[in-house]
Amino acid sequence: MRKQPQQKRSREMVRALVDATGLCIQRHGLDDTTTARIAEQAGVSVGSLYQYFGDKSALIEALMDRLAEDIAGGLRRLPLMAVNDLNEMVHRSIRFGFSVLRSRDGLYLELVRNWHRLPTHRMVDLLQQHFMELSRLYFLRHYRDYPIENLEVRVFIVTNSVLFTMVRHVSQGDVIGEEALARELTRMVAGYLAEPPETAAP
Amino acid sequence: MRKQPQQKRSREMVRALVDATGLCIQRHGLDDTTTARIAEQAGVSVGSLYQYFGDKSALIEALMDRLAEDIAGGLRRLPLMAVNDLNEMVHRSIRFGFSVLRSRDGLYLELVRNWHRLPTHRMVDLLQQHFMELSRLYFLRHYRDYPIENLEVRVFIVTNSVLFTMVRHVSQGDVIGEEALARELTRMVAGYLAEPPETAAP
DNA sequence: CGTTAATGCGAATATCCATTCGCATTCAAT
DNA sequence: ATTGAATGCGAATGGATATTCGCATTAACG
Repeated sequence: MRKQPQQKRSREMVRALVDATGLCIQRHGLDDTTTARIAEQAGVSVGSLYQYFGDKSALIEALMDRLAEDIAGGLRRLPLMAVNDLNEMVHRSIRFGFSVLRSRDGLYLELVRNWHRLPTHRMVDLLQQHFMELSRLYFLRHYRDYPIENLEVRVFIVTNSVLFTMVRHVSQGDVIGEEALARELTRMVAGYLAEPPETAAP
Repeated sequence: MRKQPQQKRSREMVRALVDATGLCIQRHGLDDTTTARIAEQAGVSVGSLYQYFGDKSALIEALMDRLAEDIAGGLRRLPLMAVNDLNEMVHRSIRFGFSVLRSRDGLYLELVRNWHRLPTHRMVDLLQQHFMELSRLYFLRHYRDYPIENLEVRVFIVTNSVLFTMVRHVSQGDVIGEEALARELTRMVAGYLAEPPETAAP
């Protein structure tokens, strides 16, 4: 941020600008989200925008940061540790994922469609991190006997598989139905996570 | 295509332009692939480009079409039907996928990084279709006894999972190692595909 | 050859947007 | 109320790039 807003008026403007960025992206798509439009939507002028954000991408990063915190919060709020059945735990996580993706009137969908030219990596990495942590705890508690060996790899695969299958599903006509998809995804993931480390023939 | 090339000279030019488009994307990235650069690379002028391609995106679509045919061809050339072990079959497919992604000096990587603003859907759908067809044949031949119920859903999940896990892996530093990733992906996919339709408790 | 249609050229044009800058307005402290 | 700092403005600027158009060159055919 180029300058710290000191007065109440300007703090509100910064807030309004980030809000407006989200709104514009959601309503007009990332391509048509211009500085002019953002400013107009926020009810301020373009010039003011540049008082507090070095450039347009700084604005978008601010938006992404806010969203990332949102997701992390929601994830933490799910009481997943208490769920004994692995299948059920995975299923709940996946359903949470779908609900996030559909929230905010398509904002997430538009962001996801444009993941590569956004600081999405930050967000994906963050999610991955959270899932990693969560999995570690979960397996420590529920699978004391044979702790999964290559949890890192497995969580990497599972997170990406689920994320992008969901994305593909949502960003095109859902020919399959969310219910079935969630169920089958859960079966694949839970089945894989529960597999013993190596299948070395005796 | 705006006009059909009638003379040999112009047919070669069209070819050269598509080649040049691929080269530019691969060398300079999609963002810096300008009509000027493409024309220069092809050794023709910008004006000539517009003789045969309505606009820049038409050129890129032509490139994508060519690549799609390439992949389809390679896929057909793999003798997967003969492989009895499901695990092995999946593993070979995945390794083929990696090899495609790495081929053409990073062209595919650049395209993949920018999938959303390209007619990539065409390509992904095509791939999915091919895998669907392939799976149907494979399971018909090898699993006569209980044919997989919801093959559509499973193939959808599996294709997307594998594709995008590979993409994520390749488009960032591979902290994991391709070998391990291919092995684990295979385990997840083969395990899931071989699962019986429903796990209704007796 | 000579004529016509096809092809090729690339400087000039058109468009779109991020970013700036000089001036106007509002705030806060005295 | 006065004043200096903070904030706000938005027309003007600049840069990038897709696309066009009038003229030059080349192929095809008699």
